[in-house]
Amino acid sequence: MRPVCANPGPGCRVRTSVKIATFNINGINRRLPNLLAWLQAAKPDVACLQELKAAHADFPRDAIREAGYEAVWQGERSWNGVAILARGREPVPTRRSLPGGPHDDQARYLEAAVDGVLIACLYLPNGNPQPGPKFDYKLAWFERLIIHAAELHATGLPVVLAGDYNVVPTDADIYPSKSWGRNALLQPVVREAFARLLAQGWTDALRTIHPAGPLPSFWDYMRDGFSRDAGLRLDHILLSPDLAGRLTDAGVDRSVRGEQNASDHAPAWASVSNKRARNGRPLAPFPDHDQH
DNA sequence: ATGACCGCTGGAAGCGGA
Repeated sequence: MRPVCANPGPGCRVRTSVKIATFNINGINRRLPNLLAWLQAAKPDVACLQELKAAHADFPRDAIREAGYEAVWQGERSWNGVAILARGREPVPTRRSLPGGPHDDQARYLEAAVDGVLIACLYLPNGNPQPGPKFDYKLAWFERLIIHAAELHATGLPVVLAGDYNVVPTDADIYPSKSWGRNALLQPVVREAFARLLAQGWTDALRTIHPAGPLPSFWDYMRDGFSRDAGLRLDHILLSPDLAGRLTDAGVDRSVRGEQNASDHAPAWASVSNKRARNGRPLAPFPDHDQH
């Protein structure tokens, strides 16, 4: 078993590269074999999970620990639920809900520090049907996220905003289809909110590495969406400026969607270097690597 | 091309998801 540590130090090596993934697991206990197989194959350093669909006490901590990951999670019976897994590290939780919603008890936001990087794991509301109260909740949640993201950005810390945004950002992020036109995932007001978030200074890691093409991370169970490759890009990894300069690679593990008993989402991931940026310039180490 | 699928709860059928 690897050593577990909150901060790199003696017995806990500084990593030269960090791979951060987000995966809407659609029922963590139903999907546990798929999750463990993906962790073993993909070996993300950090994995943000959404849609645990499990009460807090039903999180499979032992199996995940056996796979080499420590975790923090926010469970909820039946619906929602988010988790942050870190390979050989103890994530240090900093927030268990999104500010600004004192009566919002849906488990959709979790924040933790891992190796000096602040990881925000989010599950933005679906919002269907629209218009309606669920769509209003989605928009209000988005505004709370935008406010909080601005505060995170202003800290100057390395920050990752990863999760299922339930937003198809542009028409390039969906297969040619007219059937989604009224869906909450594509509404102009939702896309405008996503654009406003990006405009704070966040970098869309997947789109930066793959500037063209649909880059889907979700294929509907209905009408056999995966075999038709009728997919939507819903899962996004946004990087603060410091991390964006270190971005080396990103992608979607789409083969995971083709497994037996698969989630309707595939994992999306981004790698950031601790050595050099994409332009080859040397970089300072992550902030807390000099501590201890 | 959205009704069709899937998971959860509870122990049937309804809700929520996207």
